[in-house]
Amino acid sequence: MPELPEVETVRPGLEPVLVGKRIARIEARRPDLRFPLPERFAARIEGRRIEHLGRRSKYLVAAIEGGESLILHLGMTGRFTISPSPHPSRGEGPGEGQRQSRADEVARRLGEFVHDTGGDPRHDHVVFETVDAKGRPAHRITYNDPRRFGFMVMAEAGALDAHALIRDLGPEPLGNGLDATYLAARASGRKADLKAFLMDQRNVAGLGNIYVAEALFRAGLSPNRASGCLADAKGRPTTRAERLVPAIRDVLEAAITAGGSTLRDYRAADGAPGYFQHSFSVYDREGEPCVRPGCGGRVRRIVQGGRSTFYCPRCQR
DNA sequence: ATCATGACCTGTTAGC
DNA sequence: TGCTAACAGGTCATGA
Repeated sequence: MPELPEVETVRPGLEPVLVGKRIARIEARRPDLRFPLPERFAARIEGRRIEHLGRRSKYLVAAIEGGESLILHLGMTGRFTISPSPHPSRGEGPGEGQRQSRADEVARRLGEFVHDTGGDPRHDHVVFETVDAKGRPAHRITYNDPRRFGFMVMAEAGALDAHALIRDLGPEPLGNGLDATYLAARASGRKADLKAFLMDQRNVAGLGNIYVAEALFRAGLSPNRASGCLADAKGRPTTRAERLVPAIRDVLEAAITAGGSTLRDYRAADGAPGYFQHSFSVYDREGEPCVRPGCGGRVRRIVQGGRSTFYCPRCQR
């Protein structure tokens, strides 16, 4: 489900209730998601602080006190729900709790949402319980994932970048590593189509079915075209590559600003839906008119690699 | 090396 | 109304 913008929306939602907090307890309600949960999962994290929460491609990466990292992927249907800890903190007299932490504010607001943002409780697979700096119960962070395509794995201290899931990822599209020269070098001579090329996380990290379609539309490139078209005979970038880079960046930035896309059940960690689905130019718009003024074409749906692709045959060539 | 395909799961919806 | 088939934001393993 979630592509880069959705993960990038979830991350700051979790940050205030995780970073600097201690995980008091982990309840794993089943032994596996897509993959088995880590060996001694709870024992490796319980009692430790979360020092940082970052994102790499579509992965959330939590740095655990002691050096290990917890790598989380939401798969297609994974989501986190935050709720105030069910155990009321004791001794909260006047003077205490006056100054609410940002985390408490978030959780308080969330209380209103919890009922309609949590998924089917049968699919609440992992629950993290945090405590505040004084050791009082703070929040309960629940991972819900009906299809179980998501996963949680751990990287040993100092071994995050060498982890098999991270090692081969391409550059972050919003960072400095993505430019036309890189894309051309990567695509030169390849005949896989542009759709497949951009879906491959080793080429560019973080794109998925929605944003590949939207980026190709913005770049005016057909998803069917061979990816080698991004390079000339000497492997130098073509104007197509020059157009594609800002198209990718712009669509991702716009989507992040809109809080991601909510199709079926995606929600930010605070329960808020995204709005970018209202800004789709081609995705899920089969048969509808092309949004480019004067184009007059209609969006077509084709199947590539078993997945739907949406594009305008008039302006994407 | 590169590419195409099937597999993993469950839920929702379109169509008969 | 009820059944079935197709489809869904991702990635990995396998085979050619």
